[in-house]
Amino acid sequence: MNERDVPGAAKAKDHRARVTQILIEKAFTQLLRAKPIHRISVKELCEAAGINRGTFYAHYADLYDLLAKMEARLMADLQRALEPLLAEDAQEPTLLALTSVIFRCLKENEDICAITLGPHGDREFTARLLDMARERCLAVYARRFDATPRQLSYYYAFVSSGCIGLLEKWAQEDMATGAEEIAAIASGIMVYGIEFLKAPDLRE
Amino acid sequence: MNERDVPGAAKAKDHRARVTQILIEKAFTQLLRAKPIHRISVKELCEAAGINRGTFYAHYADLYDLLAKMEARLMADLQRALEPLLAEDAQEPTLLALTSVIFRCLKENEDICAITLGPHGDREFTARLLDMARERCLAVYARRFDATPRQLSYYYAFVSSGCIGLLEKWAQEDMATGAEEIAAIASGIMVYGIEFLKAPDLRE
DNA sequence: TAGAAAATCAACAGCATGTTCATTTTCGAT
DNA sequence: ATCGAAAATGAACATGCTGTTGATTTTCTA
Repeated sequence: MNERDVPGAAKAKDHRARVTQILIEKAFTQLLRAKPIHRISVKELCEAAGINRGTFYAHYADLYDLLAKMEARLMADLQRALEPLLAEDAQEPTLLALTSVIFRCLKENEDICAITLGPHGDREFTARLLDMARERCLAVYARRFDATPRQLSYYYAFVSSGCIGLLEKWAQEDMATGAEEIAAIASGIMVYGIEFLKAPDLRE
Repeated sequence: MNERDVPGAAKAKDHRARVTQILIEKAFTQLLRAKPIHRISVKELCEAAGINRGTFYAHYADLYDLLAKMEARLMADLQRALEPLLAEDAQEPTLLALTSVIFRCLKENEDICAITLGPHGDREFTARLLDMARERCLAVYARRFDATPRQLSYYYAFVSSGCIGLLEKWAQEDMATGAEEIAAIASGIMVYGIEFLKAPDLRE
């Protein structure tokens, strides 16, 4: 029988395949630090990774496919981390609990985040990221505040994108500070607005 | 003598050049609505615009150069609009005044915003957009609140990106609502945080 | 150790790129 | 209205990357 047959964890790949995948991804992330994806060629990537170009095409359709697959892994990770909090029957999570889970998960995927959230990342992905939690969060807000749907959606648009911005800054600083601290800042601003700047407990 | 010699307004171009520029930009924005820039070829764009490929290269180095030039125009517009508010000797603007000016300017450049803020837009540009007002805004905050620089920078990161998110949503809705209303929402959230959802004056 | 899977290498046609040059069209100024 | 300048066109070109194929070699798994 198979030693591992977890449905979500996909196929147990060949050792060689795993190595080349790592080589490719590492070279890719390094290149992406230096220039935007559209300035990178498959040829170039393969030379940097030290693998054959044919091998690349055996795994990915093109660079964007590669990027998409890396992003998909991150999404799945986040989904898994968020699942217990957002389950229908679960207790309503606090904003801080939510952001803590998210930021902790993203810290574990720092290398990918550094790309997708960096200046060369794609907006489409962050949009998908936000979409994941939208409905649930809106439902929670709607239950707690009797605001109009329009107000709610605007608030969510602002606040979720704000978290992304904070994330970006965090990633720029190589995620040096703890995930919990950043999460506290995020929820602090979300809740208190500009009063956050007066909150003495967050001063350093 | 030259009829027009405004230093900022650049060169008074030939009538033909202006026409082709418009044709190119129009075709470009239309294509960008359908697919990301990396799926668009120069050949394709020129056919859509009904111009010769050689003509395109006479004006731009590549598609990204074209995009950059369009973005630069928007930036200059915004800079001009913001100048009086952010001048050293000017009275300190309210958050609402600031956002109003910004959102109004962006509404006037709706077509470009729809691209750069859409899912296929580039993060680099929005980052530059935020950078423009950063120092000044931070200085204003620092004067009003005695928060640490670190707190300030986090707050700014969150809030400016939040505005972008709001902007995005607004652009998705074809900027149907007035710029002032959106600006009020933005500053409302920035100031009041989640209390914004209870503010009765903004209910519809 | 044998068979299967993966990586390599070489070669290929196809295509977009970016450039050049001669030619034609259009503009602006006289 | 005309002339010279500027811009657009069309064609042709070398170039480089692309994506695919088939034969071969290496490496893993059972």
